[in-house]
Amino acid sequence: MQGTGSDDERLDKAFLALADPVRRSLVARLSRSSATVNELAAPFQVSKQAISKHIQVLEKAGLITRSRDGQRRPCHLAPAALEELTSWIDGYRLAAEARFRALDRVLAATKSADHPEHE
Amino acid sequence: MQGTGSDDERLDKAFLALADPVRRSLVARLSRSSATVNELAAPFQVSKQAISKHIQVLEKAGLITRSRDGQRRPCHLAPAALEELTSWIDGYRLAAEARFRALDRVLAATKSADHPEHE
DNA sequence: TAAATGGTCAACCAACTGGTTGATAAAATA
DNA sequence: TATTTTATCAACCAGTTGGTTGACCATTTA
Repeated sequence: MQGTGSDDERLDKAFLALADPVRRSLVARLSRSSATVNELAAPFQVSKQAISKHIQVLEKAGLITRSRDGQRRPCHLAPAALEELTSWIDGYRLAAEARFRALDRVLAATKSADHPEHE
Repeated sequence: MQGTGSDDERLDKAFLALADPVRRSLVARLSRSSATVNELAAPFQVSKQAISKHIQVLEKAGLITRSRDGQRRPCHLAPAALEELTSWIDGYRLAAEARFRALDRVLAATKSADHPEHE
């Protein structure tokens, strides 16, 4: 349900893409509206080439798509790719939380056996 | 509500920690139960030292915690840290999706003005 | 056509990553 | 005490990352 490469490769690229404050800022900006490279580069101190590289990292990770508008190459956020990441994380987070809740219940049961509250 | 460092630094470390298939496997394994370094290293071909390094990356990212049990140092998943990541992603994902839905409504309205279905 | 604008390519560099091996610390066990 | 088990530290290496500058392509505009 996505571009080329194994699941692992896509997750590698996507998580790596988000492991940089500049690229996270680009994602945040693009969540408000699509934008060109120049527009995206404006708020940053680094060169336009550096932003162009960041954009390529995001694109290869599938987190953004690009279109053509004359000489401009607008960038658009790809929410489905973000959703893949939260799904991956949540699968394991929810499993761990369920396990901890089960442990809490056992501890509570043990404690109420030591110090019964009724009976 | 978390260890040292700015939000950016913590997100950097956490996303970078997940941008590696070995470390994601460790997270998956730890979502089932806590485990020691030896237990975590067993399924992999790489050296125990390499796994120890991966564990340190996860720990510095706040994704796992460690305890003492004699000479063992069991690792435990930290679901709250995972939740921080999904929250970050979902904030921007949901904003973008809402924007796209709004655009869809506009397009639908335009189309029904061109080709009115009733009246 | 000439010039300006939007964006990328290529080469280079310092810093970091993930892996290795060997030595070592620290706790359990003989 | 001597040995084994668990885990980490230190040094090193090849490959990658994020940044730079300068040249270049492609499109719009004068």
